[in-house]
Amino acid sequence: MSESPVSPTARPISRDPDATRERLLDAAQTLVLAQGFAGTSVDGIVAAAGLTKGAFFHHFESKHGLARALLTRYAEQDAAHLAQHMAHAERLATDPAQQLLVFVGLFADEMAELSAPAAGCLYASYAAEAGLLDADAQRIVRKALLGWRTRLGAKLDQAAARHGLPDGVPRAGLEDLLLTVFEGAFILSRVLGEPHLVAAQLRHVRHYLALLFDPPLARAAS
Amino acid sequence: MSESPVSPTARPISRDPDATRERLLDAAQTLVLAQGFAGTSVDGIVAAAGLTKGAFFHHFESKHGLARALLTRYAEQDAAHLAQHMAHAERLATDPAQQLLVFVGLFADEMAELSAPAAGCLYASYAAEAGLLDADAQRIVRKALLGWRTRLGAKLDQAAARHGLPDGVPRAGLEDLLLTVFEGAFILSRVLGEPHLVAAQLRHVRHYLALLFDPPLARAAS
Amino acid sequence: MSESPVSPTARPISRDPDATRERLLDAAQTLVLAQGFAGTSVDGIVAAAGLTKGAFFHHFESKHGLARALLTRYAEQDAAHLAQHMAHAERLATDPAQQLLVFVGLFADEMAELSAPAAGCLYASYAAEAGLLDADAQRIVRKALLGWRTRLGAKLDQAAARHGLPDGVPRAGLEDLLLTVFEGAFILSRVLGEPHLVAAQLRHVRHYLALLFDPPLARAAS
Amino acid sequence: MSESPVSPTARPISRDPDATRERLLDAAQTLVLAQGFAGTSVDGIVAAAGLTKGAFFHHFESKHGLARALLTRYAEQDAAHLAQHMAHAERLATDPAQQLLVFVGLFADEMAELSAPAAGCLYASYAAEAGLLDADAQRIVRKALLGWRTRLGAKLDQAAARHGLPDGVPRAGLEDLLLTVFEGAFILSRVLGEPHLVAAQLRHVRHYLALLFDPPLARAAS
DNA sequence: ACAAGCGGGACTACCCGTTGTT
DNA sequence: AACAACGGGTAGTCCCGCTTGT
Repeated sequence: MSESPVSPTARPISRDPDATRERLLDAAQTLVLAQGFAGTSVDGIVAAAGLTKGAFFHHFESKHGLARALLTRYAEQDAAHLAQHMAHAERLATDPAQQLLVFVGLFADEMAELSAPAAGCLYASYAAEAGLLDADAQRIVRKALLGWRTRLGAKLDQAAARHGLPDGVPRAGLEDLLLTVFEGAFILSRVLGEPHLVAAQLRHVRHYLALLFDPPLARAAS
Repeated sequence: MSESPVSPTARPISRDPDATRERLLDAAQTLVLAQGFAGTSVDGIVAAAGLTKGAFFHHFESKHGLARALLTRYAEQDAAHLAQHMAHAERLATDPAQQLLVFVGLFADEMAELSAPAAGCLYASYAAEAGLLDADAQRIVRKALLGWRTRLGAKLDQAAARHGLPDGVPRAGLEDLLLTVFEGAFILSRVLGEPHLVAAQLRHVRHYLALLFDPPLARAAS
Repeated sequence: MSESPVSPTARPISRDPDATRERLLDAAQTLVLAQGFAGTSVDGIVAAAGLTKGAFFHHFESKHGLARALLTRYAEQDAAHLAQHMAHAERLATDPAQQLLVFVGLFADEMAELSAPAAGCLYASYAAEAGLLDADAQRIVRKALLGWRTRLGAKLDQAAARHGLPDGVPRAGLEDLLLTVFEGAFILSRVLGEPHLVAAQLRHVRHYLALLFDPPLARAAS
Repeated sequence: MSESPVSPTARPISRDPDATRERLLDAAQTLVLAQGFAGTSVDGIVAAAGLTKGAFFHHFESKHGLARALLTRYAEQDAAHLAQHMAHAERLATDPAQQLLVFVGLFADEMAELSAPAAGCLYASYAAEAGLLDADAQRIVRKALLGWRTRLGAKLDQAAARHGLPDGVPRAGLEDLLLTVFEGAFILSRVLGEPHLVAAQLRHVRHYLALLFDPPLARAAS
């Protein structure tokens, strides 16, 4: 206390707290997708965002708080993305089975346009370090995955009600298949450096659904 | 750490270097699958293995060296696992398409017996922190994934040569589907806490293959 | 800190600057007595006072400034307390020696009513971290202690002039004894959790003074 | 992980862990007595000890662990100090009351030789920041204070059994008076910069005891 | 082969103080 | 007068890996 510290040369600061927060989240997301959560330092995040640690800990109570905010934002964007494609599919087709095929196709087309492997999925990042994060984070991711299951399950039920499912088709778990393939394909795509791998895998999902609901459909749809 | 230092003449517990190395790898694998690589400390690994850092750095030149050894061992075990199930399938069936279905079924049955979600896959752990690890690690994982592609690709070619594939079936990427679903299903299974999810997803893969090679096959096989 | 930012139009709660300053000092005093000066953060003070740092640095130029203000206010209150009890004693008795005994007795009675150990004394807090604080703080505390010495020394001189002191009685330092016992008893009282310890020790001081000035007095006074 | 950190230039290190630990404790004690616990940084301690933080956290699990070790060592030395003076007094005198006077006198003589104010007492440092430290620390200090009470209480009982106490003498709390005055006098001594203040206050304690047990004794003893 | 003391650096979290705004 | 965003630095903690010793 007896030594008086030199007064810091506080420069003028951006006066848009929401934008600052978003910049921090953007920087964090890029780094976490590339290096994982534990592998990403707060210093790295603030450097990428062009800010300081003071700003970081003003906006997030801790690094875990950032993780929760990151997952929350990602889950919201993801749910909106899902809803958007689903709404689009429901405009393009009337039959539930057809809507499903269009829905998957929209994702496949989106992935087909990538020229580099996608950055990855935060849900997978979470899963890879689940033992490190708290129960709140788990809840956020779990709720997001269940959102896919619910939405697709409802559509599958509609389709099955209209078309029936052939005997012996395992209905159970079918609503999880798209997300499963998405997550797995992201991993293969990144490791192998093949940006089109995701689209190719999604097309198999679509083809499978086509075969299930109406074998002749499959040929026409591809 | 030692506020009450233990007796300085503590003798090493084991004098079997290979066993010590394996214990370290086992402890490391458990922790890395749960927390990721960056989230796992050398201190934590040696504590879990009941050893000290001296032992760790005697067996591995660095934490990177451990990562390479871990991935190498995992890839070897995985390749052996694949080869074992494939050999089993080739004994149980003669037709290549049937062999494929049996092969996938063996994995599904294996996964169906789990009473807790699988610990995860080191390939996914790698992918989640790829930006942190070196090129050697990437090579090991890439080679492992290509091993699946090659092995399944060959079998798919045999099956297609025998049965043909219907027009419009996207042959491309079909050899990656099993691994894709495996990786994705591990993620969903862990996040949702549903141990049987993996088996359910693999059964869809099997069903898809059955539909592709011979629609009537599908009904009998399920 | 604000993951869900509150409405930006939050109005200041109070517009009474003196009251705000007192609230800050009150909060600071409580915390400093419990945790020391270095152990008390500005953030903690403003949180306890229900204010923000902006308010703090409006009223105090720095944390050092707060320390000076805190000690100054405490010393003033303490001097007033001393003067009040001395005036009271001088009304209750006419003989200087009797006045001294009453004076100490008033403090003892005050301390006897505590049901929990006293919060402590800022002079002791200062002494415990003297190496951290600046010369101004030292001057404030020193002046406060010398105030006790001067006031009691004068009264002791009056009493000695009237009654004499027996041979061999060490007059030196006698004026410091009350404050010494006060400070020491606060410490023991807090550590041992015995609220009545302070009063018991002060009664010994009073008894000692009684024995010094007139041994027969002692029996009557207790 | 991809950037390999430069190998640290580890210099040869002292291979006497106990001596290292003592050096850390010595440095810490000096600093804590001067600046308090919260005001003393680990960096400051290791700098004063000529070591690094790696060494610090090898020997102490945390800064709180250091505090416990510091208080424990201090309490042990203090108890030994007490026992030594008591044994000395018991050799020099046979009457319990006389032993008490000698005992206090030995401490007073010790304090009289100081040419600068004593560094202070860790018990007082603890009390000044009690709200910051854990229950273990409180137990250590409490036990130390109770040791004084027990030891002096026993001797006072012996003396009272031999000599009796005059009517109206408050026996309660008498065993705490010496420690009380010690603690309080340290504080005054430091703030006022008067090294002999402690001895002067202790002599009053001795005189008080002499008056209590035998008024004529007091004149002879001084 | 393994244990342990220790160096030096990086991490998260928090500090105090300043600025612009209301 | 009081608030919130933010800068820059330091706090305690833990990290990896080197070295010496057994």
